[in-house]
Amino acid sequence: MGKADTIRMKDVAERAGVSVMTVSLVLRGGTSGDRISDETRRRVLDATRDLQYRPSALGRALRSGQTNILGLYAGYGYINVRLPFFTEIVSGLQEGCERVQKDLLLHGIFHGTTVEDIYNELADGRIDGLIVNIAQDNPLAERLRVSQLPAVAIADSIQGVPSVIVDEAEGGRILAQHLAERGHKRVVYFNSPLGVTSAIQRFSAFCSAAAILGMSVEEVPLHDSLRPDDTIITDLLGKANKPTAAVCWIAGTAYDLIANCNAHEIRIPADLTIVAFDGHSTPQDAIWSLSAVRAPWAQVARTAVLLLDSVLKGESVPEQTILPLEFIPGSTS
Amino acid sequence: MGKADTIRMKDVAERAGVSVMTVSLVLRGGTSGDRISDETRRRVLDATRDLQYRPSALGRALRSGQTNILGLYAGYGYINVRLPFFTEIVSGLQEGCERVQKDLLLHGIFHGTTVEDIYNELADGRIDGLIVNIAQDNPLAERLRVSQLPAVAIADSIQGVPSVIVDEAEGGRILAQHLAERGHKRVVYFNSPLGVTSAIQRFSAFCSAAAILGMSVEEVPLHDSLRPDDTIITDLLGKANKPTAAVCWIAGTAYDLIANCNAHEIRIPADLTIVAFDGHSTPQDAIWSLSAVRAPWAQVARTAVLLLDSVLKGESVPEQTILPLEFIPGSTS
DNA sequence: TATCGTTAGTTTAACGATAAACCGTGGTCA
DNA sequence: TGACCACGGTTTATCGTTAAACTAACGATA
Repeated sequence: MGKADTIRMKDVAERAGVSVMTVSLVLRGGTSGDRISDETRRRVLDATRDLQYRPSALGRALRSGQTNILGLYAGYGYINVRLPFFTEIVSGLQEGCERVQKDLLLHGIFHGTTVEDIYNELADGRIDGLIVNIAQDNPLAERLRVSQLPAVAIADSIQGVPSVIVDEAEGGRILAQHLAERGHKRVVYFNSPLGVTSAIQRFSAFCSAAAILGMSVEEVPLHDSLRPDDTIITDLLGKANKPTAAVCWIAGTAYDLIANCNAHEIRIPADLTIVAFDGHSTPQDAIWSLSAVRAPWAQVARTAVLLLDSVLKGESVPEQTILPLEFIPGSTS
Repeated sequence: MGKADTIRMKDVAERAGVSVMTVSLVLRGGTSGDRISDETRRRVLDATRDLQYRPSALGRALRSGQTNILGLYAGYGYINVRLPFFTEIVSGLQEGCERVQKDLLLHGIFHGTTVEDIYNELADGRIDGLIVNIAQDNPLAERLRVSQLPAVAIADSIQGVPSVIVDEAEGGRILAQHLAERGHKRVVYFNSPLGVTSAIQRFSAFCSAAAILGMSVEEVPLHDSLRPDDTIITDLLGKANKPTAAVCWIAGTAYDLIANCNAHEIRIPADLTIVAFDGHSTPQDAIWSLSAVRAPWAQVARTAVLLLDSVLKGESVPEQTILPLEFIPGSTS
């Protein structure tokens, strides 16, 4: 026995009466153990069990250059705005990690983290690769491109980095189709105030489809809060050519809009139909639910992990993986 | 310059014309850098910047025995049942980690992970300490007790391990008081089918308070699904001495109950008042919200991280930290 | 018999950093 | 003038593991 505290490979080696390297070869198993006799192997395994030895991930990682840990970096503020999104992502990442036998390191979901920080995190060897969810114009995007570091983007694609995204354009078409089928002619579209890639794609796809289907679209940009003004909806419905349906670029906006409608005794969907992008299931769905396009975020995340694993193995992967989304009809349309 | 690939401390040392140890002393800063002259320090820092050197977390961890990573282990199935709970926990952990300058390693949220797995995770030196959310009777609890490994339990306390929990008993009193103030005399209590510690505490505290306040309580145990039967509510309200309020041991149950009521044209809160334990805020709150006791899960998690940090520093911490919870009135009472 | 290839391991040298001990100077104090 | 100390670093010895090169013993092959 060595020190009282930690059991090292050395201790196992001594007990089994072999060299440390032999223990390493046996324990790593597979082809690495080919050159060890059954007798020796047994002695090593016995000693390992007797001493309750567990290999140090640190020593292993330092020597082999692989930590078997993947990192997640989510851009600023997301967690506040899109809680269900985040949960699904984490849940999918976990699932993927379980499959590829890696762990997940969370980092920088809150504001305190700068691009330098997260970049150091990756550069300091703690993680093998990174899953990122950031906007195209995030400085980190450029870093990831030029440094050729193993990374996969989710939800918002990054040029030059493998990205797993959803078919936002299809979402736009689906919603337009849904509204057209129900006879809507004039719709109002509450759009993101920022140039978020996904928001742009959603809007343009919806507009194209609406044009073909003969619907007119009025765009209303939101504030930073993503909340529609308190008076906007009454103003809109007071007009001569009032819209009969509202499209929200994100579910949270729809909830606020519905609250506004309730306050002004506007019935949904009788007076106003409401549909949205990026809906999600919640425990409250039993009572009441939003008609929305739903993206399979968990699947996106799971796919991203598998892709990142391939990248780490040196396999080549497609730059874009686009997953389909589905429309979940609710009680607002 | 050393190898083309990674920049090591050695490279910085060579460029600055000092020994590796000097670089180490300078970069660690604080008191460790006291014995270095300003001139040398400057040279080292310049070299560090010029080479864009970033210390290897691995080398550092191996030598110092500290990884600065905390692990989270959440017992089986929780993620399915209590999604908002999980999100708040992760969010609080992140906040805490940011404060103590550590990272968070997620592990074993899904079913694939055994007690051995998670124990190895801690034992293999990858993480410094563990935040756990498991039931008292989980085999891991015993492991943590006897091994004296740095760990802090959250939400469900573990004997012999520092635990951060909420004042469930107070929650029971708050709800009873709330109902009594509104004149309710007979209430039905939908309880957990399992012997979950928190569920037991909630029920017993509620009953004691109800007794003092002169309310009668009828307990209805749920199935594994935590859903009340479809007919149970009409049966209850059809009785002579019908209850005027329902208490749910967890928010999810309340949502199902409300859906049932809607289906049977039972108005809330006119025909039946509904309150619950362990509510949470959601984007939908703008429209409609549950009257419930809400536990500050994010704060619980944050506190747990700070506590774990203290444990790691060798400071002694209280075995139980109990945080207060608050009642959030909603539209169901 | 000299050479060669296997088998079943061992030895050496890292991976990148830090703890602990050590070592010239030059000044201070008795 | 010799002992002692502070200053400003350096040397040495690891932390626990693995890649790569090496070796002793032995049978086979030419």
